[in-house]
Amino acid sequence: MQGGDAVSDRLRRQLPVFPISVVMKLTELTARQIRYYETHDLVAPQRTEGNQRLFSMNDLDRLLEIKLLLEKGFTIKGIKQIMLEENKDLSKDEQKLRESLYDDIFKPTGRVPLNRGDLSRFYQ
DNA sequence: CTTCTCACA
DNA sequence: TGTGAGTA
Repeated sequence: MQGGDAVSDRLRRQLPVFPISVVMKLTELTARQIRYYETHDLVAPQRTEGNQRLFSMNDLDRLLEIKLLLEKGFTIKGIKQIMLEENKDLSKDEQKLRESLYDDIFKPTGRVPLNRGDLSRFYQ
């Protein structure tokens, strides 16, 4: 095995390995929801030769985050923006800023999620 | 299992 | 935002 370093970990997490049935169980999402998110460009699983979806660990994490954010009251569009911004390379200062910003948004909502309207002001 | 559409909460 | 049903 030549694995074990950070590089091969990243590569491993991109390997398309999970069929939709497995993803359904791991995420508690329906197949329809998963496809729905795909049509809205929130995830982009690979396909087998038979055109069946194969999800990577990264896809799985993404779906779990989508699920979380939707529960927090974000819209599909908002989540799309958030994930685009997450992909940007952030300076460490920006990361800290973002972290505290997210804390402000999420920590008080452990019990009471923000309303759709509250967040759509920021993420239309 | 895939695609797409319509109609409806 | 998400579904059920019907289609091919």
